[in-house]
Amino acid sequence: MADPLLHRDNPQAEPLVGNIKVTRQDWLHLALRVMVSDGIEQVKVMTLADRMQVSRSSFYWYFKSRQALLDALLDQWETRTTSGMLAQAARPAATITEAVLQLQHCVVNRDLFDTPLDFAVRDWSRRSAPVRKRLEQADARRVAAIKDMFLRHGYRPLEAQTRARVLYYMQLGYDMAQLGETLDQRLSSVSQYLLVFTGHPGSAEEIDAFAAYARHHLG
Amino acid sequence: MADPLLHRDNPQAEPLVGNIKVTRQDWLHLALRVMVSDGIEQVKVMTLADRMQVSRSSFYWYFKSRQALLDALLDQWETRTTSGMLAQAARPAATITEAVLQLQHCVVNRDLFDTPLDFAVRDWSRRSAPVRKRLEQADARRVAAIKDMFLRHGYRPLEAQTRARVLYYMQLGYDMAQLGETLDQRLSSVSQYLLVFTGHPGSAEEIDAFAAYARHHLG
DNA sequence: ATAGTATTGTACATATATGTATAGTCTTGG
DNA sequence: CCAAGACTATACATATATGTACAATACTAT
Repeated sequence: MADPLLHRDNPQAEPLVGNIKVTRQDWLHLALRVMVSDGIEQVKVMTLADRMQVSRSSFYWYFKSRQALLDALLDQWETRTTSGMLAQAARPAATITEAVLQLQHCVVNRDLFDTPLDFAVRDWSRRSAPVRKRLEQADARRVAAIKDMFLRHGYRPLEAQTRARVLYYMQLGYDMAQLGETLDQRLSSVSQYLLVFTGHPGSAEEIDAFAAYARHHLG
Repeated sequence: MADPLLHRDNPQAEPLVGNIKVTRQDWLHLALRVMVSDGIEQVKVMTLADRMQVSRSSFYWYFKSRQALLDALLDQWETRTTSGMLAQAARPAATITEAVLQLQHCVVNRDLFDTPLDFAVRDWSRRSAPVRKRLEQADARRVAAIKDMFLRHGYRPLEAQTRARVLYYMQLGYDMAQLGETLDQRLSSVSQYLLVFTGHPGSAEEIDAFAAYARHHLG
């Protein structure tokens, strides 16, 4: 990663013209990080400005208010989580096991699905009714997309719905446990999981392809 | 439940003598509720006092500071979660399946293990290093107690450790998913779970006994 | 009655945070 | 040079919260 926090510190980014120190994206990016690590309550204009070493008043150049920043945070969350998952669920696949493994790319590739961010918003939702509503809609959309995936592979509506819920919610729980399993431990039980999730163990080729993908993104 | 919030509102509680309006337990109890529903950041002396309709300054009769209240909250958490789980894990049982089902009493009986409270502290721990440390110790103690349970039933150390982790962390994830399953749905898969957790499906008598216990506490 | 316990109300000091307003500064493109 | 954009510093108003200090109660047990 070696992800430079601020645009101005990133040598690869185009140089900032004028008297620009930070961008709107920098505010968003830092707010996102603070929300993930410390919770939404700690996303404060004052402390963000301090950490970027810019004045607090410059915040209001980019955002109308703190609430506008929080709203923008939720939009970022949608694109960094739901969008990627819906795309993976919609990808064509020869078998249901291949389809499930493509969906599991979300678990190992943060560009497709930002799990820590999703958990931070899940936290936030416990304290904010509007956020809770939006999260419930996101959960529903995700499960619906996975259900469609099962439907395309010939599962009946009721079974598709059940399998979609099991697949989605079990993954949620697994991530929260933060079980300190190594990648190899996790990969060794892929076939077992496929059997539970789809009723089929998956082919050696499919599993190998997934293992390669996972190693590339996590190893 | 019909749980009166304040001691003074509870007709069954012994009447408060002197000029007592609320007790130390009332402060703790409300703080606990606020923490579970709104997060630890919302546990504020001011708002607690407002909600109990007592003066803010009277808080300092019972607690040295807000921090002292938070510390007391953590002690409450230990007794309402870890204590009950350790007790259940230590209970003698004829078979490992009976032992696991006794442990599962924690899931259906809030007097043994307060799951929402445990999740609230898990939230809090993400933002506080001392709390995180204490939670990690609690997780370790709980897993160790479950491991001992497996050891007592003849499992080898490594397998006992693994099974303890799976049992503990899978339950964690399941609770978080807040899957809207009915009690009957959950009870119908008890034997499946036992097989996964112990390698044995459990006897009909054991499962019936658990079902009766669960229905008594949740039904 | 009076000592002890619990409580209120008020004042004060301090800290943190949001948001508005405004005058001024720095940098670059035209 | 100058306009525009991004930013700073400061002041101010307001809100929320913690904590201290203290005088004034209100019960009730002895």
